[in-house]
Parts: sequence; C-alpha cells; structure tokens
Amino acid sequence: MTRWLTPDEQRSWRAFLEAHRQVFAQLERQLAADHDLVHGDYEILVRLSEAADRQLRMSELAEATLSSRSRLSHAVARLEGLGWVRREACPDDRRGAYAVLTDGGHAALARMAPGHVDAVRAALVDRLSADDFADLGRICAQLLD
Amino acid sequence: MTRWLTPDEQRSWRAFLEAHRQVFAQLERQLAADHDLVHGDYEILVRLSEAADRQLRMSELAEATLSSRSRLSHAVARLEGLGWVRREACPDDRRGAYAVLTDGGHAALARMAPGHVDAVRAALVDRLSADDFADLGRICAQLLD
DNA sequence: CGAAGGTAGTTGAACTTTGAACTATTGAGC
DNA sequence: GCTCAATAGTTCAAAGTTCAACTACCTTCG
Repeated sequence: MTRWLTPDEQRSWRAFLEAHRQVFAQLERQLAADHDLVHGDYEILVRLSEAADRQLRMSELAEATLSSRSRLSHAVARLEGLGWVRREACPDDRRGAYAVLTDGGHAALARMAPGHVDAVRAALVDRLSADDFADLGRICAQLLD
Repeated sequence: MTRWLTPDEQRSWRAFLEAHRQVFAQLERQLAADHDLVHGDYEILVRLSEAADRQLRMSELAEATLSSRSRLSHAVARLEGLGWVRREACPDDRRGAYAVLTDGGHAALARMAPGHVDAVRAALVDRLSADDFADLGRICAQLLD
C-alpha cells in the first residue's frame, strides 16, 4: 500500500524540488551568459583541475561528475574543441583513455571561477545562515550512499 | 574581491549538488521506465490536477512548473498527443490558451502517482529522519523568494 | 482613432542528453 | 592458450530543451 506524503512532507519535497531548480537555473544562466558553457562542462574542468596531474580516466571522470559515459564523451569532445581538455591514450589499458586538462583549460577555469563562486553565493550560500547552510550540507550528505 | 568558499562550504555545496542529482536521477529513471514520461511532464499533470477546473493558462502553468514558455509548448504538445491534456481557447484574452487536464490524463496520473510517491520516499523521504527532512524543507523554502 | 510597444503563445533550428548498438581490449575459467 | 563474458569508450539516432524569430492580440497614449 502506498504511503502518501503528508501535507508537510509534500511541502518539504516541493521546496527541495524548487529550491534546487531555482539555484541551478541561476548558475546555468550565469555560466551560459558569461562563458557560453553548461554547468556540467564546468564541473568536468573542476574535477580535472583537482586530480593528480590534472588528468583522470574517462570513466572516473564520468563517475565523479555523475554523468553517463556517453554524455562525457560528448562533453569532452566539446572541451577538446575549445582546447581546454586533451585526450591521451592509457598505457596500462589500451581500451582506456585519459582526459587531461590543458594549460589553456586551467587558465579558462581560473577566469571563470570567480564569477561562478559569486553566483553560488548569491543563489545559495548567502541566502542562508551559516548554521542552516551547514545543516543543508549535512542532510544532503546523508542522502548520498 | 571574490570570497572563495571555505572547505566546509565547498563540501556542503557539493553535497547539495550531488544529492539533488542522485535523487532526480532515480525519479527520472522510475518515471521513464514505468511510464515513459519525463519528470517535468509529470509535474505538469500534477499542477493541472490541483488547479481549479483542472485547467491553467499556459503561462501560469509555465511559472508553476518553473519552465520556459517554449518548453511548456512542446511538453503540452506531447501530452496532447497522449490525450492527457487538451488546449482550450481563452475567452477573455484571445491570445491566451488554457491547458486542461482530460479525464484520461487524470486517470493516468492516478495510475502513476503511487509508483512516483514510492520513488520519492525511497530516494529522499525515507532516507532521512523526520526532523532532518523537515529541516531540509524549511531550509529549501528559505531559498525561494 | 492609430501607432508603438508589450504580452501570450507557437515554431523551427541548434544544441545537449540519453540509450542502444558497436569496436576494441581485458580478464577469468577451463 | 582459447573461449567467452565483462569493461572502456565512442557513435548514432531519437528525444528534450533552449533560443531567437514569428504571429496574434492587447494596451497605452498622443
């Protein structure tokens, strides 16, 4: 038997739904307007910049950015076109490939980061008390296995 | 000067990012697998079912579902194709149009709702204590103007 | 009234994402 | 060593979204 959501639960659920959508719409808009980039592609650059040697296997990168392998292939192709990422053959596993952040990509990320962080603050961080924001993080972390 | 995110803030921000993505991926998957529907279209049906006379102006519906007018046009076209929604001319404003939930659409929603609620519980509600879930709702509500 | 500008909604093209099919390579078990 | 299933990654077609026209109507104001 389905346990329906209580009115309170329903409100919470919708708030979660809409809060997320609103925050993301702002971030997507900012990145698209200022740098003509989708947020997912920005995230790829971030992950690569944090990785050792600024490179990751395609599948690690897919997992890190929670995107499908297919999406990642396309995204990396785009970023390769911009000269921000380069593919490199994997010596150990000849099926494999590394995505490597180029110097140009690193520089681009450095250019974009301030605007993005400002947007994250404006859309999320600065709209909550420090405690509430910390709680939000803690609760969301619990949702992730 | 950009105020960078502190490591704690960064963690919270990413948890929010990923929690949302994970929850939504599950919902999208369930609706797509069981009913071949994207979540956005499901939401349109929900909003219509809650509206007086089960109908809304296209632009009200767009706002309620936080989607662009264009997206809504396409989505309603899809739902019209399924026989779940019907467009109706607006008497007061001849530019306008109503989207109306048909009986078939209402029945379809009734069929889909239990599975969807189960999925929402599995992905979100039941993974948190009641208090945490309530907090999550409260905090998210604060993000919405 | 009539022009000008705004609003409602649709359309078509470009782009992104998805899922399935495909190639190539690896590894496990006999 | 061979065979066969599993893994890494790409590619293609189908589907959804976005953006920029575009049509149609309404409203404001000289």
